Amino acid sequence: MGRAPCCDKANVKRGPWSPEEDATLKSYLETHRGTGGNWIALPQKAGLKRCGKSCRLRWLNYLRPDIKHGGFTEEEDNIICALYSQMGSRWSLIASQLPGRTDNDVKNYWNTKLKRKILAGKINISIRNKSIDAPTSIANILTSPLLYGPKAETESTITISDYSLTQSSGTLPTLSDIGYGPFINCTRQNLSPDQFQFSNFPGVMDMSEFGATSMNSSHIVSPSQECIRAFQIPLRLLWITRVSHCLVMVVLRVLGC
DNA sequence: AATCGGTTCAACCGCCCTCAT
DNA sequence: GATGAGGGCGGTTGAACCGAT
Repeated sequence: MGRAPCCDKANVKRGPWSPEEDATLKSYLETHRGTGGNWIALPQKAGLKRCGKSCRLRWLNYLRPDIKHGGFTEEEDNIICALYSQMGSRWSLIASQLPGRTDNDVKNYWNTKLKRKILAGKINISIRNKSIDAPTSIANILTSPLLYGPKAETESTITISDYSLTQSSGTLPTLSDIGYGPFINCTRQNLSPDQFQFSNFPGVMDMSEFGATSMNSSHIVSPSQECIRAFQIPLRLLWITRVSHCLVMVVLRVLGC
């Protein structure tokens, strides 16, 4: 036996919200600076014949002032694909990495458009210049407590630079710089070039095989820029492998495998 | 103009989790 | 520890919309 319903369904209005109801709810929440900690009691206080949960949903998904509707960018597509490949349908978590997007929006977008785009081969998770247009998203990913462990120490020092896959000089973008897929908890810390540090590489490789100096079980520090360059080819290969893996995972999930 | 099938997306349902008692 | 209320979330539904015929 399930739990009792949160409201008397016979006496609450259902279906689409009218502009008047929207205005009432918005006005109440703005006047009282929130729900007062209780959505269930809100409809009665606000004079709405709606279920408290319905009010909550309407506010969170539609009336909130910082909501964006539609117009998903390619960048957002990529982030959604990558996160979906990694964590599946954790829509609220995925939405939390996309400022102004709601879980419902992301879910609908995925189910109606993105899935098809992927199957049609129109989506390609790629790196390009300024691949991270939303540094805060990456910071959020890195510090997301549920999936990525404790708050990353590097949160305030994440630096975003211009990278491209064909970049021939300078340091290799780490997988976290790309910000996609299984690599997003591989952090590049804001250290000087000769202290380039990788941390928490997700289990697939022993960096020491590339000549790195092991600092401890979870950190590897290359002592020089030369060492960093030594990482470039294997890391690029790894990156390409991982991106391919990521895409395959997305497709498999889409196909329900 | 009418019908039909596909798409979109707001809203609902029901379960799980957390927290207060 | 048990219980119940409220919040949060993912899955699903169905009305509205749109383009094709």
